[in-house]
This record gives sequence, C-alpha cells and structure tokens, in this order.
Amino acid sequence: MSIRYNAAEAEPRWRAVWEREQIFRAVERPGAPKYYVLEMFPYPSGKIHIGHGRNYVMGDVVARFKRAQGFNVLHPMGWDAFGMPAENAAMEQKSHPRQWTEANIAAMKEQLRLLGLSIDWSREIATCDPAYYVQQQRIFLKMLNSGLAYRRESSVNWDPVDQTVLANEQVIDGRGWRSGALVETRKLTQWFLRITEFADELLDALKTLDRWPEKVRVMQENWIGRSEGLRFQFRVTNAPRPEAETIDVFTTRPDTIFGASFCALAPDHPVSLALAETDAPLADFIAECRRHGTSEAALETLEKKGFDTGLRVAHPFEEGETLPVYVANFVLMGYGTGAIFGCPAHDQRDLDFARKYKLPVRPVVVPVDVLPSDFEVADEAYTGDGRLANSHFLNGMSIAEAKAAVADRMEGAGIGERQIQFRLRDWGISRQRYWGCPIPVIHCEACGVVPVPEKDLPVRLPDDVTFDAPGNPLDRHPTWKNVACPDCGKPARRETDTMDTFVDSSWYFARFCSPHSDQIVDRAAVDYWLPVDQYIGGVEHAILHLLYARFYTRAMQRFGLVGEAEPFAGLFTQGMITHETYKDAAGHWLFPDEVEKGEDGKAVRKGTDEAVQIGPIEKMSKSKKNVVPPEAVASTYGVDCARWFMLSDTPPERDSEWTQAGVDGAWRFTQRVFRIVSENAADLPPRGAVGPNASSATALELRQATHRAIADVTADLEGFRFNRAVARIYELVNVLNGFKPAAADDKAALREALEALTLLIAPMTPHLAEECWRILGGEKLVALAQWPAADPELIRRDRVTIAVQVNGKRRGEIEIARDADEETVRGAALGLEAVTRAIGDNAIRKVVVVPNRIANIVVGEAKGA
RNA sequence: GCGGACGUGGCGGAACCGGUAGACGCAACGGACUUAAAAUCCGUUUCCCGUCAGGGAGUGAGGGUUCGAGUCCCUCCGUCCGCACCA
Repeated sequence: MSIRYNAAEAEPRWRAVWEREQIFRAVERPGAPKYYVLEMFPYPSGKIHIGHGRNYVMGDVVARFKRAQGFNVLHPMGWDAFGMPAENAAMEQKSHPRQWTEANIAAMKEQLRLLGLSIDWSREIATCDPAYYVQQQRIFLKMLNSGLAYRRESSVNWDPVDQTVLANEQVIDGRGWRSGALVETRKLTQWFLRITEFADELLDALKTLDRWPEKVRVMQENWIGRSEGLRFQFRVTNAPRPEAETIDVFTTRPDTIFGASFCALAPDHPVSLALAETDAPLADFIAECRRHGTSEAALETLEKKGFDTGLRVAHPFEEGETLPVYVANFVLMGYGTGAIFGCPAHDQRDLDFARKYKLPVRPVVVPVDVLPSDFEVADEAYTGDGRLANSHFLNGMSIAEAKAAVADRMEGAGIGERQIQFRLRDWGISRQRYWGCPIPVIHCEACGVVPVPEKDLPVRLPDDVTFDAPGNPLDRHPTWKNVACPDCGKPARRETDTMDTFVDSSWYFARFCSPHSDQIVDRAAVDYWLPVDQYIGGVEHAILHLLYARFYTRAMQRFGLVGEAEPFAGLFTQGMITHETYKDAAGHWLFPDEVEKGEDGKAVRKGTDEAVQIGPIEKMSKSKKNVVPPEAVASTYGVDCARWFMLSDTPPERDSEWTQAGVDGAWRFTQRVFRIVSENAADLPPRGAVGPNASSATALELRQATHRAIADVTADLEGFRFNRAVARIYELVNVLNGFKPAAADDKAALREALEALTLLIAPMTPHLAEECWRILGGEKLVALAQWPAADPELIRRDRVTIAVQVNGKRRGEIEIARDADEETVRGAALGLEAVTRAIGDNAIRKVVVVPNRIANIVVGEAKGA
C-alpha cells in the first residue's frame, strides 16, 4: 500500500504552527544583515485567481531562502486600495466603494493566507485607510511648500454626457466607453508634481541600478528622453495679430534648417487658438483634432493631417524665403514648444506630411559615398550620417559641426539658444473622482490656495456620497466641500480632486518599515530596512510606477524623511499566468471548471454534450473567465502543488500557461517526495548520530549528487532561475528514487540526502517540507532551519567528457582526466575510430583544444592533392 | 507611429564567457505489477533514410563573422509589453 501525503490536512496545520510561533514577524535588529523582499501590492479587485499568486509565491521563495541564509527578512503585504473599479462597482451594483473594497480585502487576505506566504501580517496597510493617507497628505503639503507641487492648466478627455473625465483606456474609437458620446479635449486646472526637476538625476542614477533588468533601465531612459537641441524663433512675415508675430520652435536637428519646408503648430498651441478665433474652418479642424483624445499612441497612429493657416515665416538664413505655417495633428503641445519646423528629407513624419500637402523635399544631408547631385529622397526619409549639402555656410560639414554652427549663429543673432529638452513631463495627479486620497488644500477667494493646517489632518473622505448623478460626488457634497478658510475664516471650498492612485504606491514600501508610526515614517526604521533588496512585479509597471517611486524617494530624501535616493536595489519583472479560454455556443465565456475535455481534445460543457469552443491562451482575467481559484487547487492537491507548478518549467520572467497536466505533474512530485522520505525514514541512522561518510562507491555517488544539487539550487535561487532549481531537484529525486541503501555508509548518505532535499524544497513547497522535516526528526521547524552548504570536495569532477569534432562537426567523445594537457587530449581524440574515418585522406591543418570542453580537428583537402 | 522584449522537439523549456543542442518536466508509445483499473516502477521518444551499424538535416527566414554560432553582427517575418487618467 502506498503512503499518501494528505495536503488538505497537513497544510492548514503547518500554517497554524507558523502563525502561533509568529516566525515571520520582522523586528529591526541593528547589526544583523537585513533583507527586504517586496512584491508589488495588489489592487483589491475581488477574488484573486491563481494568476495573481505567481508574483507572491516568487517573493515568498526569496523570503524563505534568505531567511534560511541567516538574513533578517522583512516581507510585508498591503493593499493598493483606491481606484476606479470601486467607483464603477458603486455605480453598477449600488455598493459603497469603501464597503466593496473592504470586503474584497477580507476575501483576498484569506486567499493569500491560503498560499502559505511567509508574510508579516502585523505590518498590513491599506492605502484607503486614513492612517495611511494622512501621511500621504503630509508629504503632499511638504511638496507644496517646497514648490514640488503646483497647479496649472492641462488637457483631459471629457465625456460631455457623463460629465466626467475619462482615462485613455475608457476612450474607445474617440467615444466614451459608457455613454458612447464623442470625447472632447477640455482644459482643467490641475495639480502637478515637478518630477522634471529630478529628470537628470533619475536618468543618471539608472546606471547605478545594476540589479534591475537592462530592458527596464532602457525603457526608463527612453521615457525620460533627454535630448540636446536648439530652441529658436521664426519671424512671421504676415502676422494678422500681435500674438502671432513670432513662433518658437525646438529642434534636435538644427543642421537640417536649409531643408525646412514648413512649420507646424500643435492644435492647442496659443497661436493656433488665437487664429481660430477668426477662422472658422481652422476652429473646426482643431475641434476635430480634440476628438482623438490625449493618448500619445492614438495621436501618432493617426493619419498625418494639417491645416494651412496662411501665415508665412521667414527662413532665418535664406534672405527672402518664407515657409508656410500649418496646424498639424501630430504635433504635441506637451513637448518642446508645441511647434516644429519640418524637414521632410530627414524625418519620416515630416516626409509623409510633405507628400500629402505637396511641399518641397530638399535633401541637405548626403551619405559620404554619394554625390549630392545624385542623392534623392523618395518614400523614405534619410536619417543616417553624412555631409551637409544645399546648405550655404554649412556645406561639407558633418552633422555635429553643422548643429554647432547653426546654434552659434542663432545665439549670436539673439534668436535662439541651445536647450536640453526632456520628453518626461511633470506628473499630473488631479483626478476628478471620489475614491482616492483627498488633496489637502482649500481654495479661498481672498487667500488663494490655502494648505489644510496640520491640526485638521487628515482630510477624510466623507462616507455619505451617492453615485446616482454624473460627475464627482465630492463636488456636489455640500457640507464637505464648503468650509471656512483656515486663514481668513470666510467661506471657501475644499479641493474636490483626489490624487492619482500612483501616488499611493509611490511610497508604500517606505511606510512598511514603520506601518503604525504617527509620523510619515520612522527614520530609524527606514534607515534599517530601505532600500528594498528585491522588488518583484509585472513589467507593465516598468516605467510609470517605478519612475514615480524613484521620484518620491528623492523628494522624501530632500525632506529628510529617508536616507536613500533609490527605493529598489533589485528588481525582477515576472510574467503572467495564462490559460485557455472557453466559449459556449452562444458566445458566452465559460470558467474552466464548467468545461470537460474528451479524449479527442474536444470540449463540452460539463455534464452535457453541448460543444464548447476552445479559444486562444490568454492572460488570466475575470472578464474572460479563464481563471482558476486558489481554493480549488488547495482543496484537491494542496497549495504546495500549485506553488511548485508555478515555479516549474517556465522561466519566471516569461508568461506561463496553467494546465491541468502541469498540476498533475506537480502533484505527483509532492507525493513522490513524501513517499521517498517516509519510506526510508524508519531505516535511517538517527539524526546527527553518524556523520556522512563516503567509503562505499554508492554512498559517494549519492553524496556527490546531493552536494551538486545543493550548489546548483542555491545558485539558481540566487539568480531567480526557479525553473532550473526545480529541474535540479527533480534530478536529485530521480537519483534517490533508484537508491537502495546497503551498507551503513549508504544509510548515512541517504539521511544527508533526504535532509538536504527537504531543506532545498522548503522555500518552494514549505508545508510539505515541514512534514518531511518532522518525519526525519528535524528539530524545530524547517522554516527556521539553516540553508545547507555544499562541500566543494564533493562537487569537483575528476574526469570530464569532451566532444571531438572534425571541421566543427561532432564525431565522437572522449572521457579524460580533468585539466588534461593538450597533447593528451589531441592523442585521445585522434585515436577515435570515428574521427580517423571522418578525417580520411585529408591533411590535418590544426587542432583546436579547449580544456575540459572540446577538441576540434581542422582538416584540409586530401594529402598530396 | 515610437520605445522595449521574445522566437529552440508534439508541448513548457535547458544549454555558464562562442565549445557535445534538446537537461528537467509534460504528453505519447512499449513493458512490469494487478482479476481489472488507478497509483507506482522500468524503457523509448528532435526529424528524415536505415533491421542494425551508420549517415544526413536541424534552434522563426535569409545572409555574415569564426576552427566552431541557439549564443555575436546585418536584413526580414511573427508574437507580446509600454506610450503619461487602468492598476
């Protein structure tokens, strides 16, 4: 009869023990090496599915591994609890955002506990808790005082029917997602945080983040987008009104000035707007541009369109030459000056535009090996290197020389200056929504913007709000909105915008260090724990969240709140879990557990013969119902099985598909480990009684396998290669499976191997490991046990197998002493029959020997030929 | 459109620094055990030709560098992520 591991019984039992012993509670121990592991905290959207779990399981493996290595580990969890879904639920289900959110948090917390995560729950925080957001309001006020927070006008997507601002994702084909109304661009006065003040620093410090993925650093670098260029002024020759007498442009290619054939203004450029006042067709064109929303992707994929304003500007160097001025839909007001000059020959966008409006295309940069007279630009702009041509005083110069020459002249003439421009814009944080952190200011007609005094903090969200009317409930809340001015006492009104939820997540990692402090943070605690040693989350946050957090940490450093400028020393971006999708005949999505698959791979609705269509494999999401709840796996297979499966096979940074076959495989593994341990346990020498010895060949082999596994798994966990660690453990288990102890030495070696196996799986399948540890007679808990060390003597291999190639093609292999000299390898290689056959009559030209790796015999044509 | 990544057997993937491609898992097939099934154990499994021996091809496509390329370079194709009010 086989021995079964009853996960459903064992797992809750061990979780109760961990909880009772409070072994995951983090306490600052000055002098002890610390390790702060953090997964990006979840938005409490409802129930979690197994797809959310991967992130936390990876973090938990790191936390448990580092704890075993002797680090004082901080592994906290909290809730990114403000955001739009709570308000959408309020509108659709008549639930209050707070109740909806709190219920979700309670449900999700239970689910996370089920996963067996080694989290210090005493540090739990929720961003919608006034105890959290009061500190966030304090930080905001510090920013306001220091000039890092300010107000200005900016454009938003406006839904005229719902009377609300729309997120870019809520604008679908230019229409509001709920109302279907055509979206307008509207100007609102909004709060901004001056992230651009740190642009250079945020860029430079990327170099120091050597434990971040290269791709994330590159993305941030491009996002910040530092470029050196020239800002200069065009004089308008036929200005109809005073505000249109000059046009300022910014360019990174001043060298191409003689190839300029037009100027283009952003639709909301002040000159465009001024001209539109007396030009109805232009006003219509601008209105049309505004219907395309504010997203960069939408603007850039649009067909390039322009409107000729009739204005002409003088070319700065060509006497008498003028260029037309267009308003163009692809020019962004938010970048540079909101106006450009177009050089079609050397910029693809400008070229498309010029072809459409039949503007001249004059090449001014010519590749060095081409004659200027032969060089033409057809459908593709030339952006490569070359020499200047058709450019008067620039002719013959390199691009760099020409850029400098133009800049010098413009600066000399007082019409331009060199400028460093960033793509990065200041961060607009105003949201016209209820469920967010209130911005703690009061607007007074007499005193202006007045910060809410410290004694009145926090500005709490009122609970008595309704969502039955369009717009922001705070804006129509009479008693909350209307207050006395703290300065002059006259009637004033509260700021009704709330903060972007990205603000909430920009400093929570610091709050976790002292989650119950009545200060923003406790300086001693942040000094001990920060930076986060390992941060784990999805790549989708590679730019915004991580950049905002880096900015906030710098701001907090400026205020003396923290000592570090960089919040995350190590970053890992994990992939999503995917699953097949299913639809019934009517086209409705089905949950995987509503579907049954037959032998032929065809699917039917469970318990019926109704055909189910199997759709593509996609990211697990509630909307497509391709989700698996953790409870379902836990109750039948155990969460360790789910954890093991999530770590197996697929590299952690890649998307991984959840399949029943994979779960079955993981389940077999957990059973197998348990069986090997329990079948052998009784027959082993007592723990610690006999030191492992290697006098028998079988014992030595097992010990070598054990120690290689220890070394490899340690390196793989260290390097975030969980799938490889899993493979190495399978290898050890395969060895153990066939191992029949004979001599006493074998049994001691077997004990060593089983204990090592238990310790190695402990970070990944912690409940199973506790059970095995108990069976093996281990003291205390495996969660508190020390990580095993590999003995270098047992890892070394004395003989190596090296491949022998003839002209790069493998013809055989030789087994030879490690580090054998070249002559020996050469002799052995040439002695192989297959090798001599492959050489045949050819002359040996050279033999390449790479020690312990390969021998390659290079042969030429036949001897004497 | 711009920016970033990825592409290896039937499937997920491994391959450290340019050095035996396919570790490990899944699936499939064959066998053992069993009254039978499940579970378990043993074996085979990149493809093509071949009974074997052996030979040939092969890491999205095409080219290049090298004694040697999955790995480096160029061009192309495909898939995925981000683009500032989703989190």
